[in-house]
Amino acid sequence: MGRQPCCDKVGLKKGPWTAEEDRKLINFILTNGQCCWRAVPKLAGLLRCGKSCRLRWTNYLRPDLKRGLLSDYEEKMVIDLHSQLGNRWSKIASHLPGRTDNEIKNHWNTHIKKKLRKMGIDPLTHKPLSIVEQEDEEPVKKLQKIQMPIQELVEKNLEETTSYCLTKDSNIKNVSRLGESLEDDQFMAINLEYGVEDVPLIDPESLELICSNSTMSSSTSTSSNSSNDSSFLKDLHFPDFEWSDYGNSSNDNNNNGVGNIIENNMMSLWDIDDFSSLDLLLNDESSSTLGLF
DNA sequence: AACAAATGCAACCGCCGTCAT
DNA sequence: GATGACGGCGGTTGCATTTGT
Repeated sequence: MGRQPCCDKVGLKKGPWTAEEDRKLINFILTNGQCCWRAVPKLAGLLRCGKSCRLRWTNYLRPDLKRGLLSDYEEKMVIDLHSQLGNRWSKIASHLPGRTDNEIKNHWNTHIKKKLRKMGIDPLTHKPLSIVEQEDEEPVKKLQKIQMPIQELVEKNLEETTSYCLTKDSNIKNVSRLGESLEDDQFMAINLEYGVEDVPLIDPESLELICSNSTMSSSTSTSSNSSNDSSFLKDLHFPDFEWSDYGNSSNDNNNNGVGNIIENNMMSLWDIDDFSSLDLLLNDESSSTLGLF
């Protein structure tokens, strides 16, 4: 005899969440905290399965979430972590406060993959595409063949984008915009030597990725639904919570992004149990900031 | 202006390890 | 120990929006 099923799957609602459902779920979590997801739908008066509630909360409603596009700094961290961890989105997300695995996964699939390909980097292996194509060759031959393409890549991207190459320090690292040549022949040998699992984690603070303002920023400056949606919660003006302006494209290029905030330890995240401010708002029916509720 | 294609993202699906029964 | 739900995860889908023709 095992546990009880999490929910009857009959009559459950699917699809996009409504503001009313969100309000019910938030109210419930505020009152009861995150406990047994199985019980949440019934107690909160929702026709959803517990799993759906958990996903909605963790991916969208949690007050400590950042909304909006990833900053350049975050994007660079994602790339670097992905080179070490692969598609372990939750692990990657754990290095980026306020970001969810789903969000990072989506961003990777829709933005970063394309950028890397444009730059001649294989997003799966983080190696130059020419290496991937010749994966079955002997390492020494690969080394001989890869140096020239990377040099060309560096020159090509010098003026317009961040360039990455393989180094002895990690799987992925920038190539200086000054176009300095690859420092030695070891970069490739090391990369071949390490598997994804073996490469030690790099301290994010030690990242030396250099990014130009053009390519990276332009692609992250597109306004989107998410930025509109983010205003849904952002507009609530939680008194104790400092909403970072990551979704504001106008700030992406002026060093007000998350990188600086993280580096300056200014990030103001809510403790998951500290909902007093949100609770106040939710219980204040007259609050004009709750128009969407 | 109308339509088609491409894009972005929230949500779902199914798998797996853990743990309650 | 066996069973089966829970919680977490990564892959995929569906649909609204944006862009191109």
